Amino acid sequence: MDKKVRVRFAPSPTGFMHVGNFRSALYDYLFAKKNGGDFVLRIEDTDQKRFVPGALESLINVLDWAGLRYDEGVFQSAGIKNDKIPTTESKNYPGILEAGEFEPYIQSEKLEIYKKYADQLVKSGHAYYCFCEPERLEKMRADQTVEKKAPMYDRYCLHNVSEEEINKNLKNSCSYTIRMKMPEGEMIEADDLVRGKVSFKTDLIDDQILMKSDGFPTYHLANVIDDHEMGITHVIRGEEWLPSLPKHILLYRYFDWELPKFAHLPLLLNPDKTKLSKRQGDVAVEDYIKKGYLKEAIINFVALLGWNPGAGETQEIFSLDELVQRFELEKVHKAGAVFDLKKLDWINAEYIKKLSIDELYEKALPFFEQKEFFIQAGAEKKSPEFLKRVLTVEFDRLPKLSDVGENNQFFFATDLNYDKSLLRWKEMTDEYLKKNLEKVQELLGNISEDEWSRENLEAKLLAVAGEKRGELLWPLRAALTGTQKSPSPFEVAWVLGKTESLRRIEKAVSLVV
RNA sequence: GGCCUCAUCGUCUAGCGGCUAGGACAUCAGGUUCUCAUCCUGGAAACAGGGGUCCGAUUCCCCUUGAGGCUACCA
Repeated sequence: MDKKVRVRFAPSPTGFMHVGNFRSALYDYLFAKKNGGDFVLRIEDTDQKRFVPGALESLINVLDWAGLRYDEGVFQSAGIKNDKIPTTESKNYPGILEAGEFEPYIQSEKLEIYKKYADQLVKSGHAYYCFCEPERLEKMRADQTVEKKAPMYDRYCLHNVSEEEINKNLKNSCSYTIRMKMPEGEMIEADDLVRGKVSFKTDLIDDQILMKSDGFPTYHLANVIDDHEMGITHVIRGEEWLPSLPKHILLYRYFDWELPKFAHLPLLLNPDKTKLSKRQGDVAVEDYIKKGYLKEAIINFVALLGWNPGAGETQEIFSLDELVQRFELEKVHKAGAVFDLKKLDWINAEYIKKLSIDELYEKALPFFEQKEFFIQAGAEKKSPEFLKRVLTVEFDRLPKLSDVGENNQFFFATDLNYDKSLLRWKEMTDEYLKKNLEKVQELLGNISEDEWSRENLEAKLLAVAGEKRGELLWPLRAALTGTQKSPSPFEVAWVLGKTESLRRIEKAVSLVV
């Protein structure tokens, strides 16, 4: 029997959830669930300097929002977790809970453990104390750069500091770090699940610092220890970690631990193909939530960036459950993928079209409430009934929720401002135009409130319009909207209601004279 | 600079020795239509270059080129 699959998402709380990170989390989740395994959320907060208040909460919120449920790890409230494992309060973060067999899941809460393992490596000769000051290291690197050599620690402390000196320094509480000792002349080979064979020469790898002078471990040490202790079977992470893979492999060997499987995901790219970054657009998942992208769309889109089911598959829209069923690490691409908003817009529009009007209303309301035209509108224009009619008409015209009403502000205006010439259809005379306006005025006036439906309006108007639809419909639509482009006059009249529609037509008639 | 990785239409990709190199988004043209959107039809659009291997390379190997990542007491 194979061991139960366990994967982890291990972000550091240094900012908001980055879409690249989010995709890693998604792939972690898909892989875990596809294989009936566990998904763990661990927090790698070993860099105190880069800690950002609120980042931890943001990370948890985004995972929760997206519905990427994890089985163990760090939670914000008891309600979020999905089993009966007892939760404990985080030592370092008020309000944060931890639950799972392998607590703590926050690295800053298990510093002694990392220290213990680091000491073990020193004892076994695979690591050593380094008392070099930052200034010295900086100068050393500068010199090496000038000489066009790869900047690497020169092992001063390994060769020139005696046992006694080490003990003396430690007794005097001198500041120190613990460095990993790279073996010489060795080739480290690994079998990456997405890249296949990769290899590295140890001679070209620096003696990585494992324990920092502030008593915190570096990523490399903490990551390996935790992955081992938590029984992680598959390490799925971004390609930026590939160069440090040999260090990790060596650590597993030094500790004599079983190696997990590794999968390094391709990077998400800016349009100019550099690593996706701020500056060239939004990178935080929360930015996209704010813009009105649905979680289903973001998940769908991001999943397809670097993976697809292959085999002549033409399906583009996948639910989270479908993704779980179809996902395979072997089908993950090797090359980076450009984060292209155009396709996101399309996918989002597809998901919006699938919503019921009530669902759309619920999701769209917060976006309406931010719009100036909405804030200025009268109370009757803010009623759920009215807004739902607006949304019914906008369904097919909405790439994202933040676009609501944007192109149809005339719905909310109390008075339309437009040039009289807008009312004219092609070369029609003022006289004829007025006649036509009066014709629809009369026609609509005769439709009772009860019969004021889209279907009815369309049927009645088209019956009268006959061959020359434009002569009747264009002036009507222009009178109702005051714009060049809009939904059909039937839809607009329906949304506006009888009273308002007739009022707008009346105004148009008076304009023509 | 060194190391590692990558390379099919503008973008996301299918392809795993023999295909008119397929799909999607975007784009263009037409249709539907009072305008817009939707929808339908059609078009343009790619194997980075050079060597091999092979009867035969987009596919396998090598080189070149290009791109990216890493190169911290950051993750």
